[in-house]
Amino acid sequence: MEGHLVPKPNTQDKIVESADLLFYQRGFEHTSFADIAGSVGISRGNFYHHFKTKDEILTAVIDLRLTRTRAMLRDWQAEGQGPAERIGCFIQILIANQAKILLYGCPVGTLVSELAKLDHASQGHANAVFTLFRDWLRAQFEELGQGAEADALAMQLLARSQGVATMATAFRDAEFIEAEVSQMLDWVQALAVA
Amino acid sequence: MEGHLVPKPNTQDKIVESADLLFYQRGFEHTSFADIAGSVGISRGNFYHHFKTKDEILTAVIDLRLTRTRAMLRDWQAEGQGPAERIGCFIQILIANQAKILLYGCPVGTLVSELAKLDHASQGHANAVFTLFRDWLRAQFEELGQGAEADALAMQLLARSQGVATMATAFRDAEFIEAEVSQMLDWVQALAVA
DNA sequence: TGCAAATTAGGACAATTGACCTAGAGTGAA
DNA sequence: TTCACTCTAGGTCAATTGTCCTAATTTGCA
Repeated sequence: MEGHLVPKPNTQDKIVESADLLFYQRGFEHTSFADIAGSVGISRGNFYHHFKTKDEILTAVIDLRLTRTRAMLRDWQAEGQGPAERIGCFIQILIANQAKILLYGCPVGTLVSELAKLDHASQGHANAVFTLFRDWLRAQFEELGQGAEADALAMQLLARSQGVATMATAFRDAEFIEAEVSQMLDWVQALAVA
Repeated sequence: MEGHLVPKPNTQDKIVESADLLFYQRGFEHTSFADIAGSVGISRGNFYHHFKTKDEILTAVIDLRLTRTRAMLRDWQAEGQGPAERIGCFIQILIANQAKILLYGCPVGTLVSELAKLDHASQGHANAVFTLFRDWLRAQFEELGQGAEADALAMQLLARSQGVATMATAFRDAEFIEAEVSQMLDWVQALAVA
């Protein structure tokens, strides 16, 4: 089942890809098997061969997000910039994904919130994406010389990004995102100089 | 239908009360008629007499939240304190509702986010609760002498509260709430002195 | 008291859900 | 070619959903 050497787009991969998008746009519960099947272009019954339950799809989607997040953080680390610029990359996700955030919020925050209300077993798994960002940000703040405060600063920046995403969605306010991103970049710059 | 003079607890009120709680704890979509009926202690069919559709219940729940929020803001206003202390009341909601926030997040933010994903017609209505806080906070900041920046500061404080709620839910971290509340109170105090 | 309205209970309804099965089509190795 | 396998399509299943109906009960007023 795992030993694939084929590089062509698997049906399984296409399912996970479509589910990832739909879970983000419509939410996990409000996305049905039929929705994903229709989006992929396969029959509903075909699902059972690839995923036995909806929870298995969720697990695969979270794994995909974890993998992509790790790759993104690795790329930022490899670009040969300083820690302040790398934190800047994180902040600028809000700009890069502006249009989607205005409609659907943050993919990580909204999924974790939904799973919390569902009391879903995968909540901890989904939260690992947050932990990925948190640990990476902490390392960057440490490199900035904020040793003792590094984790607290990481949490603060994560929280502020979440808040910006939530309010931007609520008020459909793109300018708010831009203003907050600008302020956050200044804040990191000031930390770096100090 | 409207001319009630009776002060006793209406079935209608009990339905809205239970729905309010369940929508918060489980989410709007994940709460069924049967859930609310069971929680109130009435038969499912009895619903149709009070609310023709689920959306009508949602409207009533949002109206209840709007009424309660207005009353709360009015109370804060009437306590004879200064604007900085009043803003402090807002910030301290995070402490007062700590236990619930750790489990279910912010009632306003999570509902607005869910309705955004559902592309639900009541999204604007739900967002009015945010607007209530926003306008009230803006007035307090204006009284603090932050005329030009008052609305921006209101949005910032709202966003920060939302972010704190989201991260606290994700990491089940009560200390994070307390630390952030303390910082926010200091921030308001500094604004007041300046 | 008597009567009309409000309220309630219990069920019926079609539609949708996640889960599951079976039969056939495609594929690659022996 | 044969055979074992992966993959796919289409359909079934019980359970749940929101909606709606009808009959009985309770209530408030004349």
